[in-house]
Amino acid sequence: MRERLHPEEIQADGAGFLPSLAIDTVIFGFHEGQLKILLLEYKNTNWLALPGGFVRETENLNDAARRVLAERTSLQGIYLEQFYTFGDLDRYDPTPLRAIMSAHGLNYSDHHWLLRRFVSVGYYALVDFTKAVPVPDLLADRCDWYDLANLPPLMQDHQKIVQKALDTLRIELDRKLIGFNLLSETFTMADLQRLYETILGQKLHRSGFQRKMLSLEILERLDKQYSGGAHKAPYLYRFAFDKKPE
Amino acid sequence: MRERLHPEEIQADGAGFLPSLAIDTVIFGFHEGQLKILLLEYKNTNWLALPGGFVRETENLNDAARRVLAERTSLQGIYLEQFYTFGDLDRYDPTPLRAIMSAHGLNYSDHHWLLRRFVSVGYYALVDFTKAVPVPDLLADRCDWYDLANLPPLMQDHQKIVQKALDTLRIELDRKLIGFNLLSETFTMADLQRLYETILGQKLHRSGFQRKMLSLEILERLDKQYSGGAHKAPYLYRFAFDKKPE
DNA sequence: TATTATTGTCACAATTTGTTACAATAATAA
DNA sequence: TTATTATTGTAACAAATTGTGACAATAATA
Repeated sequence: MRERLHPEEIQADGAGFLPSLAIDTVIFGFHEGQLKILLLEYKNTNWLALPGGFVRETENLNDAARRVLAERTSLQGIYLEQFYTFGDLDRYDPTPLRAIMSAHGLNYSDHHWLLRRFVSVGYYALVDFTKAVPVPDLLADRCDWYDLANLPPLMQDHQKIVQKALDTLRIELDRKLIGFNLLSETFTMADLQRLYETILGQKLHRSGFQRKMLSLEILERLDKQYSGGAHKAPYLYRFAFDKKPE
Repeated sequence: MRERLHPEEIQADGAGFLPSLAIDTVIFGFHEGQLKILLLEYKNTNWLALPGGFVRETENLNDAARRVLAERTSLQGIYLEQFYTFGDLDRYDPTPLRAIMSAHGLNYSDHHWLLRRFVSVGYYALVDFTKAVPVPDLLADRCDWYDLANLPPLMQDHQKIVQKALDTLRIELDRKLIGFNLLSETFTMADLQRLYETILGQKLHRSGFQRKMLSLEILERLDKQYSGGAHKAPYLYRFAFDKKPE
């Protein structure tokens, strides 16, 4: 169970965290043929933002990202990759954050640590949509899935971060274990193909796709079969971690 | 001409720079069949380190990397890519740096900003070995090329950073304009092949390699030919920036 | 029991990659 | 001057991979 933080903790001057450095996570899910990401909605504003956080002084950078991911999804052991570090000056605009904090009744000077410039390390995570339980952070009142294909405007440079995450996802799709981590434990070949098509934004040939996936030798075919359609029942597959480690 | 910094500047408490954040650059060159990287050797110690630096408060992260690269090589407009951000706790070991500063007659408490924990953004650069003019930084007395195949021990986690840079280089070799940026303005197909073989650590077939490179349509064949060997003179090629932008 | 949609797999074509072969040629040796 | 040598540019063919369509199998529905 996650422990809710209290606004007082924001008032501390960043003690215990590395200054200047933040983490932003693009948390991908897949549901009903749509790629989705988790976004936070801030109280009394229209601002939407990527789940983020800061790095504790006694914490590895990658562990901080895992912590942020776990706090927002209630999930452990999720596929997580660092993909880029964003450090442009023009990403530093305290206006939205000041508005959000103001909506919480918090008014700080521009020297407050949260209103200073941050360099942000971007991570993307791949989660089973059906397993994640979105949890807002202490400044947000909602944490929900949004269709990647129809994103609302995001805070700061978060749109750019999402785009870069998606670019990375496409490039690494056939080099890493990306597809399988977005589906449930078992899935059909058609499920997998729909996912690949959605990520790549293009149709793939069914026959060649099946041949390619099976040739990777990381899929375990299960005896039992899905049923429910007016047609031949497809095999179910499970991703076999042990068969071909990355 | 680069302006030499004075040790007094180190004594300032990091004012003007983002705290906690550093940059390390793996600067690759290629000469006589060997991949090389630039290393700094610190005065009165045996420590070798990657060229690095810090990010000014009014400077883009990527610009800071470009600045570090320009300061060490005297070159502008070089191929430079961010590849990973290193933030493990165990990379923070002030012992070597304290020894180096002590060798300069500088003795600081553990609270000095240079002795605190840093998260470091890694960049790799590809430079024309014959054009770079290595320049030491203010704590080093030498800046020289070292064979990647025969590296001496490096400071902190710099060995790991180099390895990750090389891994990235290999993965991106046929996806980005990597090879061409390590050679002189003009080169033969054999030059290019030797470079690819060195980066990948394996032999390639001459015929297939030539066919592949020409099919990329980013090489411009020059009329004039190299001469000097007891055999047919090879064409010279030039990388054509405009033909197929990335 | 026939119809329908989808599945698993095969077969063949098209393309790409791996490999060998061979003529061309610039320097050197005879 | 001519033969030798090493390397180059390219063609030719083989092997492997990928693209594409076809077809029988089959689970629900009509």
